[in-house]
Amino acid sequence: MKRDSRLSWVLHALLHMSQADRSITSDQLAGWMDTNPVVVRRTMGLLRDEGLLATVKGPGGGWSLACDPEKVTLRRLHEILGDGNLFAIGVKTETPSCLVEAAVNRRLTSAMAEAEALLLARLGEITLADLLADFAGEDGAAFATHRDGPS
Amino acid sequence: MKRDSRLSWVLHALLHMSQADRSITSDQLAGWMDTNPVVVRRTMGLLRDEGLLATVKGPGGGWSLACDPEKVTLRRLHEILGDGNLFAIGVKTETPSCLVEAAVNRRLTSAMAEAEALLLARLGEITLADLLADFAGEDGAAFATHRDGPS
DNA sequence: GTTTCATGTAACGTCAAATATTACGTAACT
DNA sequence: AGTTACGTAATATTTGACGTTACATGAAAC
Repeated sequence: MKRDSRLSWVLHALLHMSQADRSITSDQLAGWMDTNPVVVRRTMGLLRDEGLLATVKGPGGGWSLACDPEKVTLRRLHEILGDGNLFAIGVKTETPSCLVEAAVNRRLTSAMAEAEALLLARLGEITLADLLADFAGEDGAAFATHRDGPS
Repeated sequence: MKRDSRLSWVLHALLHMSQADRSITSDQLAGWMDTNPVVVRRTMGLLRDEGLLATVKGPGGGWSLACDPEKVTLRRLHEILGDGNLFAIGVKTETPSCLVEAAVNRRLTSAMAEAEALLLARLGEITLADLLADFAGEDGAAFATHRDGPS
């Protein structure tokens, strides 16, 4: 399975945006995130629809943060992105007629549910502000890694 | 992405096999698991290579359990199957040059590692025998769900 | 010993989900 | 008007899981 990496690069984008003093275009972000501008608009549009980002059309327009980094958890972002399956493994039949298979499914889904709950809880404990703090003090180096990065 | 369901149906197969008094062919298993005989051989071959199953060629041959259900955990099976990625989400870049992205990756992979550890721990607590016990008493009903099941 | 049953395995085909791309529409600034 | 930028539908590409075909090998039955 191809892993869904949207949460990963959206976070990356949000952090850079939170430090920029002006809005950033989809093209710029696509360059930094090594993806396509349309993908950026499509994905970040989900966050805009939730009021976390603001977009402005036309020259000088682009994307900017419209939320308090202290108040946005990774869990919230994960849920907005709507990643369906958190796991790459799963049961073969959702509602099996065989009782043996049903017993297997109960055990597997129960274990996976526990792990999922833990992961969501951890993601719920981490805010954008926490991530910003993670590299506080090395901002210069951080931005030097993207050509044409925010001044 | 398509979720890897091998652990799920291999368990299903092992449970049925553990109750059969004779070996079972790949064709039979493929019928019950709703898959292809070659897939059965490919997948269960991994377990045979680890000594958990025995195969016999020729008429009357097939697959049979060669291990103690008390001693085989779901974790062991998961590891033998070698499912690479447990999660359907992941970081975009494994070794990023951007420090911001690296900070994101650290947080994400750390949270995922915790969840993975929990899931593996849970799978390590469950044996084939536990699964067999789950439906003890309803054996007849269990087997009735597969036509031509073990007598 | 050859026919039949069954596994072993390489090679290739199919399918679904994530991502990428193309194309065109709309709004805003100059 | 022309340029910049987002909005979005439609389509293509990619990747990994799974399925299928084909053929080889070994064991039993006759």
